[in-house]
Amino acid sequence: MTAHPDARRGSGPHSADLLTIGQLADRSGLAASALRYYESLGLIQATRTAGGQRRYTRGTLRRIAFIRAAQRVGLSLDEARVALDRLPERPAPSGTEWSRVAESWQSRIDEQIAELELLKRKLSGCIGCGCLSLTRCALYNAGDRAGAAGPGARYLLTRDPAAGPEPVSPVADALGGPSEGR
Amino acid sequence: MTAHPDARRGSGPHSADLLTIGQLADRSGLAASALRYYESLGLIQATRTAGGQRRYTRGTLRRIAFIRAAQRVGLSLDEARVALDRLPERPAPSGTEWSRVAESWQSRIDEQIAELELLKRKLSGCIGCGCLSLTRCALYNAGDRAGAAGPGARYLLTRDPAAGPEPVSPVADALGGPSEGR
DNA sequence: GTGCAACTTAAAGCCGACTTGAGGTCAAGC
DNA sequence: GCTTGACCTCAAGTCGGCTTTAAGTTGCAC
Repeated sequence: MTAHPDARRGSGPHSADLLTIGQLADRSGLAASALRYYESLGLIQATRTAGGQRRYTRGTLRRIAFIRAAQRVGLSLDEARVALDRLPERPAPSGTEWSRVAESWQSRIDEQIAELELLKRKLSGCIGCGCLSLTRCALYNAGDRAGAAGPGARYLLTRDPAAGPEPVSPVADALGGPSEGR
Repeated sequence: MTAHPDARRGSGPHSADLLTIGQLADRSGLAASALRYYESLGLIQATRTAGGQRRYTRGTLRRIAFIRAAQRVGLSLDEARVALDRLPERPAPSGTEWSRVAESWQSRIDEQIAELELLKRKLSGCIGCGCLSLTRCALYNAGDRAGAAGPGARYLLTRDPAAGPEPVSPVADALGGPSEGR
């Protein structure tokens, strides 16, 4: 990135409706290197010019938006790829299909929110009051097994052991992944 | 890690109120290696036996709970260290002191929740409806920054800082229809 | 006093998501 | 046809947060 603001590649040279990697970078907000990386992971594809340069269809922007949203929801790029693979690419995903995915993400977001709210309660109940009782404090006794879950936050405080249905596998399986494992 | 459940080191041998690294590991849920790593970062300390083995006071558990909560809130270990350094260690932090910190975290948590809720709305408004309109879709045009904070949330949709008049419309045009090129 | 689990250190490895660098090629505007 | 910026590949580096490995030492029960 870091192109001069007025060097709008987006409207510049190059052919009609195929985007160069630089244009795609500008428009998606990702670095060109990231786009190549995504391609190496099979997240996006490009056709090539005779000279070997990448050209992207505009639909790629949609895929990228999807990927970024997936990350935002807490999926890894690999999980995002799996989710993308389940969407028809050729006939362009229908609203229903997007909806199905979006819906599973909703619940994932809800989980995250719930977890944060739990943490909030714990904080005011434990740290907040200064007790941090070793025998009773939820912060200690959360029973946290803390799998390496999200990218950013590796170990969770975890939810209450009594809080019902176990850790719940990631959205991946809400997306229908039969495989799973991880 | 993963000691047999009944080999409770926690109640085993060793001296009265100092914990060995194994005991601390069991009780905190962290691996011993992680505890050594934390020590190397200055997050926790230990006294040593004549033979050089670490012994921890129980207060260390509190520090660890603090650290884990900090991570959960989205702080790095380094930030956690800074926060810890601001708390008196010798006279044991008072409730007020914990509260002050906890309070700042509350708002941080609130921010994260707000962000997630925003994402949720965006998802149902954009992906959910299947539009993903490039000119209008909030997923593309979102202006939220918030840094790589959340547990699961590393990269946000969007980048685009202040930038003001936002001349660089992210992904404009194209794709007005689901059909799109090709 | 011996046996053995639990401990010690330093250095290296790993994962995810990229970025950076080196060395070279393409394509478009003049 | 030349220049120049955008592009190419492949390998290696980065960062945070740990874990693993190797080789050696401690400490407690018996």
